[in-house]
Amino acid sequence: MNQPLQKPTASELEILRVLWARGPSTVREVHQELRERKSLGYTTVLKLLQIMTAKGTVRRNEEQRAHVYQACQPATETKRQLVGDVLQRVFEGSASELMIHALEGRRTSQKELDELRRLLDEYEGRSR
Amino acid sequence: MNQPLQKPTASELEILRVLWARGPSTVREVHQELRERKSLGYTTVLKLLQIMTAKGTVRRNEEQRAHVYQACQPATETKRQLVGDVLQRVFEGSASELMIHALEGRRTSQKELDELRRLLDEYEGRSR
DNA sequence: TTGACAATACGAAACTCTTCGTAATAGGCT
DNA sequence: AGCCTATTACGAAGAGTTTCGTATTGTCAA
Repeated sequence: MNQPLQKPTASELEILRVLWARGPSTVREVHQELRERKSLGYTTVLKLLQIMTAKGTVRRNEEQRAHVYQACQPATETKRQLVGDVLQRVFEGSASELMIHALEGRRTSQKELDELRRLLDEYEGRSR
Repeated sequence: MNQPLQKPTASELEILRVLWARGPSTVREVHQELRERKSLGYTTVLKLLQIMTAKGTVRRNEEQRAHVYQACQPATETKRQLVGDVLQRVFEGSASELMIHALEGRRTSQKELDELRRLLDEYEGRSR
């Protein structure tokens, strides 16, 4: 079964991030990458990847002995979905409310602020 | 036990939103408010509120027959925590990455864009 | 062909979340 | 006092998540 739209769980996201960064990867490769940040058994990663395959979050190529997994959706799409979820559930769709709370209680570099301003310009230019 | 810092689940958030909007409320009041948007039993809301009390998410006043619940943390604090979590887990702390995906695939009104720009000005002014 | 071993498949335990049914209780009314 | 009813307390079922141990399978080399 294949329904591409449902937000990944916390663990699934960690795996997706590795796949996004590395591109198509085997269980071993994903495991090695994740192991650097947290203790996690090989079969745990395998199982997660199997579940994600069943959900349609990733697909796998079985041509090789070690199956090669890759994300079905581009990173951008999934990220958009995740932030969109918070936007609705927490901020009732208000991007500026989201922004206020994202900036609050955390130092943001001048570089980042400039980047944010640039984004607004770009977005504004595009939408008219 | 009381550890104020842990992010609320989806259902807990819905209840918190009612408490934030209404201020201190009884189970009945919260239930009535929620019922308008989704079907949900009275005891379900009660149970959630009891669990949240145990977690230290809300506290209750038992002086009246019908206990009166209120959020322990201000809305802003919890919202900051929720967006901060996504910021870290999904965007590695990059506010501009967050913003890109929040704006993408959704029309944002000119009013909202102006508001966003105002926020940046304000934030920039404050931080220097 | 068979043994070694790397990889996958399977199943289950422990946890959390969500939901609700039923039992106990407390206050007010008669 | 005794009953009615609104309210709280308790417990449990069912779903989903996370984790891993063990069994099975596939491949290569001797």
